[in-house]
Amino acid sequence: MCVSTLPPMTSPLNNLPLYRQLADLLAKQIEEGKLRPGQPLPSELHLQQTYGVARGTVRMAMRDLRDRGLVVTVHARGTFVAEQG
Amino acid sequence: MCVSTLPPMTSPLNNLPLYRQLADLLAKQIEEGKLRPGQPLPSELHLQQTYGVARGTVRMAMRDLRDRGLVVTVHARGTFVAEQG
Amino acid sequence: MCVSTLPPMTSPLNNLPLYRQLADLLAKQIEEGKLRPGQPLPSELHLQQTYGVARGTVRMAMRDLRDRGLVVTVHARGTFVAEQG
Amino acid sequence: MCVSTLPPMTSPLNNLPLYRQLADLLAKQIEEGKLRPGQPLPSELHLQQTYGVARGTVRMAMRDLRDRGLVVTVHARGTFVAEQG
DNA sequence: GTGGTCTAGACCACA
DNA sequence: GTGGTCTAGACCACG
Repeated sequence: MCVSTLPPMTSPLNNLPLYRQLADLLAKQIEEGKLRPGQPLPSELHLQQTYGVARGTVRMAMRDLRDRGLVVTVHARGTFVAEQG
Repeated sequence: MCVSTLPPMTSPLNNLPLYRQLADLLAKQIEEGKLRPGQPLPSELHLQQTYGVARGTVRMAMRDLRDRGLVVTVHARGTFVAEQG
Repeated sequence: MCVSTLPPMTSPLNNLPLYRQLADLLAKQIEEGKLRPGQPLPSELHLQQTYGVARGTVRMAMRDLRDRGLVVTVHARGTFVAEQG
Repeated sequence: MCVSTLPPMTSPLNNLPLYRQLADLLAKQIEEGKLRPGQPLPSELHLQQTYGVARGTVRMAMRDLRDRGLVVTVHARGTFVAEQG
């Protein structure tokens, strides 16, 4: 309901779409090692609730991360940090 | 194709731009209480079709009303009559 | 976590599987006219929460009702009481 | 509203999602030369109405075609058959 | 109980 | 008047 629980954006470069902001936030966690290869990301439902966005927005972020090669998605299992991350 | 199907205006103010005529028309409905605080305005598409104007015209009218403080727009939800109407 | 919160069943038929109990309960509501032809059933999520059952249970109950010809399911729209109910 | 104006599927292999069926249909037209390089595809709105699907479905089909390298999309202009098609 | 597909329809950015 | 983003919430396939 709130537009975002995403960290306040202080940079002027943040006119990015919400899904991109979410993707970047998760990408950062992967690159920093907070999410490690093989480890599952939070579920789509969890991400929706955590960040207060719609599921479609979460899915767009996931697709973004897949396109960057950072994660792999397994149907009915979850989305995981890519091994060669 | 965007010739005004706006209700005939008998006032001499018709030299105003279309978007302004539309904004004034909606403002009048708000001020008269036909559209009440918290209530959604008709969608952009509906306004286009009802008044036979182009989408940009509707958007300019909405911007006008926002600037006057008469309505608030919520992304992906709609435009609503402001509470302090 | 899926222990039945279904309304207390006083009948001896409680040895039936949960999904069957739920299907019977909904079938009864249809036959009694509490749910009328063309009317949507509660959503899968609502039924899960209302009766404290898992999603698969709800889906099995829906399948059961479809097999009995009591409801029709329309993709992405919902499940509705069949017209010849 | 009808599920599809897509040609009746006689093959048993057609358990494909709707967006994929639409993408394949357009891909076929491109490969057969009915849509030529540089030429615009029908607009998303037109495709929605022609095939009776939701916009999201059309957009998924467009993404599919972009991923296959068959089309390129230009914001606010349209989607065009790729030149090296 | 996850991700996958689909509907319906809103406003936005751009030309 | 196009494509882009976003909401909300439905049912489906799979494990």
